[in-house]
Amino acid sequence: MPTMPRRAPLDQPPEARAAMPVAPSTRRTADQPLSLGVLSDVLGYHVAQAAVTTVDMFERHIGQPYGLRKVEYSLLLLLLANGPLTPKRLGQALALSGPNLTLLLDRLQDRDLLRRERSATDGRSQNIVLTEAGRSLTQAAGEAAAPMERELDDRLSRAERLMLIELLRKVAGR
Amino acid sequence: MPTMPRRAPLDQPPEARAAMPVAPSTRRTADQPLSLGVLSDVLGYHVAQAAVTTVDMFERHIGQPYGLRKVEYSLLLLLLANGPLTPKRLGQALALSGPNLTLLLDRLQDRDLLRRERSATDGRSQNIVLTEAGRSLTQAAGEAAAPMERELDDRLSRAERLMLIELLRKVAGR
DNA sequence: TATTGTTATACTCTATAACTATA
DNA sequence: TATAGTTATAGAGTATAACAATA
Repeated sequence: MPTMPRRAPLDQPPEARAAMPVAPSTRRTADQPLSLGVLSDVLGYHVAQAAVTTVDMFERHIGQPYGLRKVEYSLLLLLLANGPLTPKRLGQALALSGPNLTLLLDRLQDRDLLRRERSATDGRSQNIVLTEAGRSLTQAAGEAAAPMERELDDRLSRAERLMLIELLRKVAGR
Repeated sequence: MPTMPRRAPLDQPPEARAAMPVAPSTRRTADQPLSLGVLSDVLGYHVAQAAVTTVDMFERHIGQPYGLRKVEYSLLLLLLANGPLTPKRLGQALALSGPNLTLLLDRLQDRDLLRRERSATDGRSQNIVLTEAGRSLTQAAGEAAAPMERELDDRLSRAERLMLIELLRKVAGR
């Protein structure tokens, strides 16, 4: 297959250089903050920006240390707090489609953190059960949440944190 | 390649059925809400749950109608509000790595929504400029934000919305 | 016929290393 | 030697359709 250039040449040729010398690349003057324009009123934008912070915190405090992805962490904590649950309920709680949940459970089962038990009352259904290893890993990872959240203490007061979570729950609508 | 079963058989055989009849599958009793346990204090969990709502709203109001992805929308609105910007600044503002930004700009440039202009003062650098088509699409998509946000009116008061955005900005830390 | 869960698959999103060109 | 941007590539995340087993 012939390779085609994906990008047209820039429209300003290099010859169009300004004569005047300019600030060096190691600049001391900070960039002015960008105007958000319409974005400043778009809740989803701010949610996404906040997620950059929370995802980064998660990776450092829990993802890396315990080898867990965000959804895996949530799923395990739900099992710890509620006891065995069906894939269906887990999928609803975590907004996961069936196929993706299947693969997720496969990974956690391969690590011996949980197992699938067939429902005694409905042969189509399963109960997802934490193994002993799953329980202890989840407990440890759960305790790592506290220091993670404490990282926000210099950005949010305790009252602000509570208020923020309450407002996010209203947006989530459940 | 021989196909190997990815999943071990369930450990409870079908014979282990309870004798007592049980609620039919078309159940009228709603599932009890799950306990969040540790998750109730994990800000990132609530941010992710709220994002399910905002992403869904975005898809219906802007993503589908205008053929824009979330980051594309944000990027275009930043250009509309600030005029030409370098890829570097766009990447910083939107938390995009260089390679991903390059592909993103390729797509938008292929749609003739923006173009790359070489900086007159630094041959390494570029200015990303909205085309006329890009400007008008962005303007239209920008106006669609208002009705989208109004969908939240039954979940958040005006004051709550403002408070929420303010708190999310603190979390984002910029 | 409807529901639970699975398989196969593809597309989007994000991350990393190596490279080009300019400075 | 450092910076801006690109290329190539792989991995994670998410979506859809078709299927099996059970109800």
